[in-house]
This record gives sequence, C-alpha cells and structure tokens, in this order.
Amino acid sequence: MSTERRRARTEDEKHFRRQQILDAAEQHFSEVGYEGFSMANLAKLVGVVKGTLYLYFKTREEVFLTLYNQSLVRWSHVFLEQLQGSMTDRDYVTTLYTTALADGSFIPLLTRLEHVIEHNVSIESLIQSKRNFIERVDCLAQATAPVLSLNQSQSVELVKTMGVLLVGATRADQSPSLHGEDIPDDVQALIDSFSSENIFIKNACRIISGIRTADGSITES
Amino acid sequence: MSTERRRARTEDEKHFRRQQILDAAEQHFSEVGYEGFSMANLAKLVGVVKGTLYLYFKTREEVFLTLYNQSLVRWSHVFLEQLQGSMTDRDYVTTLYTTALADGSFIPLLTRLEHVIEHNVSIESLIQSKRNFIERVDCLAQATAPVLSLNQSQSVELVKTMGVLLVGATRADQSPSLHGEDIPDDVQALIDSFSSENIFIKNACRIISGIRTADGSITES
DNA sequence: TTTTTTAAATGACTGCGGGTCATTAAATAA
DNA sequence: TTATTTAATGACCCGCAGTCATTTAAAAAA
Repeated sequence: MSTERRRARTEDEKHFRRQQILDAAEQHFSEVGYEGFSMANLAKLVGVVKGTLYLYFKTREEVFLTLYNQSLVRWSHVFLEQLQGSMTDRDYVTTLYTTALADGSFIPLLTRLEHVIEHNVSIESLIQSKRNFIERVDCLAQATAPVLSLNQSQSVELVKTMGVLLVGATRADQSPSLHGEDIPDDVQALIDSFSSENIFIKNACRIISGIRTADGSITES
Repeated sequence: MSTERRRARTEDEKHFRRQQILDAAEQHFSEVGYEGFSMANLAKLVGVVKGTLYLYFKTREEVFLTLYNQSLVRWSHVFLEQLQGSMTDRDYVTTLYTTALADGSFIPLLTRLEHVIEHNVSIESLIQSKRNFIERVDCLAQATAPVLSLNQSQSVELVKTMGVLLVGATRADQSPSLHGEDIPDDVQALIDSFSSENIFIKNACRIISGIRTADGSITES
C-alpha cells in the first residue's frame, strides 16, 4: 500500500501495477482463503478502488487463474531445485509432496481450478494457462526421467498422475479445522486415517511401480 | 410443485416436506450445477417462499451435505448390486467408475465436500455425515474383500483410496465445455490426455496391485 | 508555456446472492 | 366458539461481482 500513486501510462507501468495487485491478492488469499476473498477488500489492500481492478482483470477468477499460474511456476522451480541425481521413489514423492504443501497458494488453487476458476475466465486466458501447464509438465518430466530411471513417456505420465493424486489426497486438509470441538472417537479415527501425507506417498509409490513395471506397448485392451 | 399446500404439523409431515425440498434441490442442482444453484430458485421450484427453506435447513450447504449423504448411499447400493462373486481388478474398478459417474450428483458434490460444503454446516451435521460415510465404507469394504481376494484391512484401505483417486481423476470432467471454441492442437491434446476414465482405471489397478502385493505388516517406516 | 487529447482512475450504481425476523394465518387444543 | 401454537410468509439487510458515465492526471500538440 501507499507505494505508487502515479498513474500507469506505459506498458511497463501497467505491468507493474498488475503485479502489485497480484501480490496483494496473494496476501489477501493467504489471509482469508478462497471463499473469504473479495474484490472490494483486495482493492482496499492495493489502495485503489474496486473498479480499477477490473482494468487489469476481467473477473475475480482471472485473478485466481493468474495466481495459480504463478504458483505452479514457483512450486516447480522449488521442486526442481531439490531433485537429486538419483533418488528412491519414496524420496522423490516425499519431496514433491512437501514442496507442494509448503506453497500456501498452490494446492488450494489447484483444488478449485477446473470446477470453479476455469468457469469464469476468457478462453484466451484458459489457453494461456494450459500452455503454461504443458510447459511445466514437460520440464518436470524431463528432470524426473533420469532421477527415477524412467523413459520420457513414462515420466510425463507420472508427472500428470502426481497432480491427480495430489488433489485427491489433499482434500482432507481442506476440511474445516475442528480444534476445540469434541469429536466422537469413531469420527476422529476416520479423519486421522485420511492423513494426506500417508495417502499421497503410499499411493504415489504404488503408481510409480505400476508405471515402471508395465511394458511400454500395452496401454488399453 | 402444487402437491401439498397443507402445513406440516406432525414430525412425519415435516419429514415429508423436508424430502420434497431435497427432491427439488436434486433437480435444481442437476439443471444448473453447484454455482448456479440458488435458494431463491429452489424455493420457487418447491412452491414455497425462501424463508421456509430455512425452517428445514440451517444453510444452503446443509442442503448440499444432505444431498451428498443421500447420493453416497444411493450410489453404494447401485455399485454393490453390480458386484459379482469374483471379478478382475479391472472389471471391479470399471464398475466402480461407471456407477459413480452415472449418478448425476455424487461426483460434483464429492468434489466440493471438504473445501466448500463442510465449511458452512453445523458440527452435528458434519458428524452425522462422517458416520454415514464410515458405514458406507465398511459396507463396501466387506463386499469388496471376497471379490478381489483381499483381507479386511486391505479392503478398507482400497475403498478409501478409490474415493481419493475418483476425486482427482474426475477433475478434468468439471472443466468448462469447450464445444464450438477453437482450441489449439497442443492444448486439445493435453485435455484429451486427461480422460478421467483412463486415468482412474489405470491407476486404480496399480493401487490394487500395490495393496495386494505389500505384506500386511509394513505400513510406515 | 498553454491548450488539447488520451486514457487511468474513480465512485456511484445495478442486480443478485444468502440469510433474518416480525407478522400472519392455518391447524389444533381448550 | 375461542385461545393457543407454530408453519409459513415476505419484506428486509448486508455483502458480493461487475458496470459505466464522469473526472482528472499526464502526455502530446499548439
């Protein structure tokens, strides 16, 4: 807040202003979550009026889609940095899981991507987002192949499948926090049994085994 | 609409009215989806005024949670009916996938359960819902064990994991329909590669193999 | 320097959403 | 027939996403 009060006239200035909004959005999102996020509050945080936000983003979801794109890139860099020359399957998936959760925005946005965010976004933005995704998958797959001794197509399949599993496994983490409530033992036991870390790591390992085991020719039948 | 205009005085009548609302909600949901669903429109469909709905449900999400509970029970019955004495892993997961998708409400509600629905619901309703879930898991696991030659704890783990995978795999189906839009080939190829059926069945089989292979003693380390 | 032009920023506005509550009236009990 | 209960009503509140005619800061032209 209270940084630039000048009007953004050049493309550079506009780009900078846009990023200012995104930074504030990231902060607002981390504070109130997806459902609590409002454009009016975001505007206050940026220090502009609500209408100004719509000069830079067509809809609220365009903000989220951009945040998602940025968080995907950000996470993939962190993850790639932590990859070693050779890792066990378990180390690989643990690193993937840990880095993904460490980013405050990535998982919550990924969770809502298809069924909420993509539904109020221009086709151009959607295509751009998918292209960004393709690029990240390719990059991750390229780096993954040697680490896990997979060929290229196996590696691509693995990376895509990890995304699927990550969304499914981390569902449990999105439940309302029940701290201070008295939960019956049977229900508490159920909740405990859905520890996202356990579920992700265990099944990710099973899937890697499955991918590695299958001979490349068989796909359907 | 225009069935019962009498006031609901007895518990039975109130229960009936409640179910009338739920039936209309199911219809409304199937027509407009989660985001398009509104209490005002639901009221019109039921033939009452909006405030009346709040005599029977505390919040909009209580309606959804109840619909989810009912859809879970409904689907599990259909699925259990289709189980044979002995099936291949692939037949089992295909049946699971097909029956789950055939129910119009189950997947869309399951997708939103933890991060949306559960966040605006009373603790009592949440506990009741979890109890219902536990019961269905137990029932499904009991029936699954002999079909796939698993022991009880393997079978419970399998059923729970199928839920996780189902949510992750069907994400792609929730994307906006891009019919009539011209999508670049690279993006279209990406979308095609996320066929939920392929992903679910392939990885479900891998997970079953993994569960069956692991000796029962090893869990963590 | 002064005037004109451009477009970033504004803020009042619309419509719709979930949810509330004092009032009304239908059914039951007295 | 009258009194009591409570299901149902509908007007109401507030916050939301998104719009647009108007304002005004800054660049371009004079």
